[in-house]
Amino acid sequence: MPELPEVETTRRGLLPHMEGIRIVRAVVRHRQMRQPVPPVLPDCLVGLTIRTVLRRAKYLLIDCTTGTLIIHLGMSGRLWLVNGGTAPEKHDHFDLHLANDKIIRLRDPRRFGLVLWVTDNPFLHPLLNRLGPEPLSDDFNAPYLFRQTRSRSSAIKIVIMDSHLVVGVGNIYASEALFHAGISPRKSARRLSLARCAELVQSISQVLQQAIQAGGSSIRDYVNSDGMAGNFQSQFFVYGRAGEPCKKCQTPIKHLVQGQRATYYCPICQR
DNA sequence: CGCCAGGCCTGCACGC
DNA sequence: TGCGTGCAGGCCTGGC
Repeated sequence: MPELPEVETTRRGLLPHMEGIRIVRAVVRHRQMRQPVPPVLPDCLVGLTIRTVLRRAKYLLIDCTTGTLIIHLGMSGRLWLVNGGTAPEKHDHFDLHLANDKIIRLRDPRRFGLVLWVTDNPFLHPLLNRLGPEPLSDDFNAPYLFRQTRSRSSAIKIVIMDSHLVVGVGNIYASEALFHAGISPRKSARRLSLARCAELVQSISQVLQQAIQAGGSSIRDYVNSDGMAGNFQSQFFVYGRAGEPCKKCQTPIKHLVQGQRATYYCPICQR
């Protein structure tokens, strides 16, 4: 499911239903995730008040009075709001019951997701403390990308998906951003000029912001916090469009595999 | 049946 | 030697 726009859409949708609300009950139905759900959960959550919900990379940080619940949605996770009393289904592994009679429910068939509880600064957690800058922040800029790519001989598509360089650029938006920047996904990262780094930074930022505005992309099962699908998939220029005409030049879109992931690009518009 | 899927960590091999 | 980099594998289920 989720890349940064989908996680951010989820966060924004959930926030008004969670901010300042007390947790009255929490349920763990399946502990085997990317890491085991820690034994202190769910009991440590009962009675806590949610201060706010933050996002770092694709991690959701539910900031509570005595600690932070960290949730990652992996490949197939979704977190959404259901009314109290709604029965859980097969892959509904985790519930937060709130004092407003809402349930925040995590469903994740593949269980590549994550539920953690930390009582100190969540940004210092080993999974978070070595992450690169947020792609929508000023810290992700052309000089930074230029500097960081000088020693990287691998393909630029692989490099922008490295969360230690920049977070939140997943497989869909990597292809889309490279298309809009006119850069071949196969181009060696170290061979990008500063000017092209600037174009790429701009494209990444723009495509992510547009996807957030459209409520994320739904290509299999993503839904937002209200259970509604996103719309951005209709604005894809290359992702999933192998063989279809390029929306700019009509040349058939090509498909290749990089780092065991599918890449889509236009062989004419991207060099 | 085999293959594919929106993520991301780990461990190994390699070269400077 | 030690570090960064590059790459394969693994975690799971479901749909085609």
